[in-house]
Amino acid sequence: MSLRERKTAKRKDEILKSALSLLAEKGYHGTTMEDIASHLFMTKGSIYYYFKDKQDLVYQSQLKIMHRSINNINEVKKLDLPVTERLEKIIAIHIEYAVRERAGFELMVNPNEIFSAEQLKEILYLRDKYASGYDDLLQEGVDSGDFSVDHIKIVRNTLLGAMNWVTQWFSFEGEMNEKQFATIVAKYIMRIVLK
Amino acid sequence: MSLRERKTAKRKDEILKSALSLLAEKGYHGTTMEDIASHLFMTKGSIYYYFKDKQDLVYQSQLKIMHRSINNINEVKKLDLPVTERLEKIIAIHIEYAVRERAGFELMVNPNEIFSAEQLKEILYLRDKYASGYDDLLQEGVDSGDFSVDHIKIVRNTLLGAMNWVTQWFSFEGEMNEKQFATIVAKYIMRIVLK
Amino acid sequence: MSLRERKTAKRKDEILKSALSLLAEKGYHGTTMEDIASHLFMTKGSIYYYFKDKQDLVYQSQLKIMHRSINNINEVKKLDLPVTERLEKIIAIHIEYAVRERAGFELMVNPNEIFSAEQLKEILYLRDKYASGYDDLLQEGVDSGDFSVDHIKIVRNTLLGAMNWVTQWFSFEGEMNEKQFATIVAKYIMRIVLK
Amino acid sequence: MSLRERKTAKRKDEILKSALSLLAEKGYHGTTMEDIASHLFMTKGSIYYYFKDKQDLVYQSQLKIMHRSINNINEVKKLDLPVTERLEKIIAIHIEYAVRERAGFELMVNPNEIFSAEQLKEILYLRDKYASGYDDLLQEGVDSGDFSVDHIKIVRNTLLGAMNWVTQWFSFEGEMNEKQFATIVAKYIMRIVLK
DNA sequence: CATGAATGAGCCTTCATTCAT
DNA sequence: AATGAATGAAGGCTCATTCAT
Repeated sequence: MSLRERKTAKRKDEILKSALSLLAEKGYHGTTMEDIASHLFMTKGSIYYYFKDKQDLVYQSQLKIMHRSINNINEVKKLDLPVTERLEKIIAIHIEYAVRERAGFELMVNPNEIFSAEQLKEILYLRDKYASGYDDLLQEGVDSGDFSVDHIKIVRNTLLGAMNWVTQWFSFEGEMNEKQFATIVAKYIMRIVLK
Repeated sequence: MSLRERKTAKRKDEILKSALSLLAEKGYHGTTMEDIASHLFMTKGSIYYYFKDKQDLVYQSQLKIMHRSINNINEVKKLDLPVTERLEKIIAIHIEYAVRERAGFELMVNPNEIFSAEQLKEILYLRDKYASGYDDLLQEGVDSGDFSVDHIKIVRNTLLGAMNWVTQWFSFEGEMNEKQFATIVAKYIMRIVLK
Repeated sequence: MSLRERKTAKRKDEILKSALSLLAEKGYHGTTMEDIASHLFMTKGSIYYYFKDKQDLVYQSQLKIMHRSINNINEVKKLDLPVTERLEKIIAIHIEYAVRERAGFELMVNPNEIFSAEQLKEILYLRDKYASGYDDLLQEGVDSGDFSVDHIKIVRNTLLGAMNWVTQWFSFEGEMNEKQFATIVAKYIMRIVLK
Repeated sequence: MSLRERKTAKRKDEILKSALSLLAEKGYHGTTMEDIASHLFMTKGSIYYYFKDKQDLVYQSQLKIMHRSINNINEVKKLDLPVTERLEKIIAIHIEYAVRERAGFELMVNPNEIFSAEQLKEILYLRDKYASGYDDLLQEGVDSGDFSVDHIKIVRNTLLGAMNWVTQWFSFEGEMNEKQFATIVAKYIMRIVLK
């Protein structure tokens, strides 16, 4: 990658990060291109040098977040730890990330209305991939006798709900930092699956 | 109340119900007055006969849902049942209601951006009232030795997250009806607090 | 005229009077049917029993005012007084009426945009009739040697401007009543024509 | 000021000028943003690049006209001429300007309904400043024995009425140009104050 | 006669998007 | 690469008007 290309890639990433936080805060329709641009001291027009349109920008911001999440879960799955600890770890990471980046993972309610069919397919594929990371861990825990779960998908979604929702109520004002917070919440969420 | 008045009240209620479901699905900015109207085979203009503006409509729809929720929790709290059963019951009711009405309870991300100061005050007051209904039950369970909870507020929000999120993933296609579904999810969520 | 007819006529007149004052204050586009109705504790719909539409209502309100004005000037013209006194009298009457009824005589700027061709024709005809009342007096004064006026139409319009404008600045707060006020202003305006 | 900035300023001024003429003709409510835009072969949306909203546009157009008027009167007041000539001159300038720009000076009936409190304050302040320019000249003329005026404010408003009203009836069709017209009308208006 | 309710056209405003420079 | 300027589509809201009761 040339210097120029690297510079462009870096700029793109900055935009995505900024967009992510704004999107989480105000939703798709509530976030304007102007918002995203001015947040980075750019002009609206410049954004279009990096992204085809708003849909594209939001799509890529989703991809970014999901790839990172999938990476996270894959990393953790590989660790040589009891399944209980691995699940708790990934839950804590998810929460910490959500809170720090202020990015509601799937807060983009009803992606059907936003994305093109093709984009939607990829998004749903990645969501599923991420979700099945949890499913695998849950199944493993059930098999090992550590977890008591009869409805893997229901439980997985319940876990994700409890995790994703934190962006709605976590406040930095408290005496806790994000890491401590994530650890505590993860502990409670784990109870859902533990025997 | 005269016949006319009752009819008007009913119409208002229909609009609120329709709005609620659309708002939960597409968010504040994603839901247009046109959407709400055409969903009821009305015209945009008619809505303004019943509500001052969009803000007012959304505000009242929030009030409606929150009053009903607060009623629900108060009813259940009065029941002569062990605290464990009472909490589980209210969780199940919340979920069933959320799923049936397709209304995300607090899905209005960042109400600060939507409501007036005065409206916001009332909304937050009611939110708090509903939340403290859970807090009371949690405290009671802790005192009675049934629950093991060290961070009441964190746990309460975690519960609410798991509950509210169901609107994002529950699908009627499954073989379960809403009641069965709610019962199952409530059981899992209860594990967060049980000793 | 039957009792019913007289009642209807009276109601029509009340509406016209109320409309006149609102129109003078807020202009054609600034005055809504709702304004006019609620000012009389009626509902919008009722107005349509008495008038075909807003245009008609405003048209008739203009006719009313202009007929009355033309009557006034004709009455005064007939009086057995020197032309100077007759002109001063009609000017004072115009001003007093304008101020009391809060009706800007021709404040309906650009009637072309409001009225139909036919209505416009009548309006302009009456305006002209009223104006030529002044022209006659001016000519008479010139002939009698009382007035010194070389441009009758220009002077007539200048007079009317000074008169009509009073609705913009007369305030009841002052220590004068409308009659005294009209008398004083008329005196000054008369200087425009006096030798 | 850069070229760009000058261009922008010029564009803004064009819009103001166009708006002024339309507002004088059709009033605030009767003039649409579409009107103003299409008059300049622009689109509605473009106007919003230069002005925050309609209120802002109209407010600035008023400021423009009033600042210019106040400048005019101040210039004339400084001239080394008898007070009679100075007053006649400013009246003629006012009329000529009103007619040429087709801008009714204070034709914005009831500004209270249009402007914000803050805007209103400034507008009224400037109105007053302009008016007191006339008051000063009137007082000076009284003191010098040239004018015969017992009610300065009433006379000032009467003068302004006669002047402002010209936009309602001056027609280019005549054989006179604006300058000649203004001179003649000013002469007649002067009679109001002359001894 | 009066009114509650509904409608649709029109206006103000926002915003994603484009494009010349 | 960046930006100032312009555009057009869409959304919120108002209001004249209609009509069944």
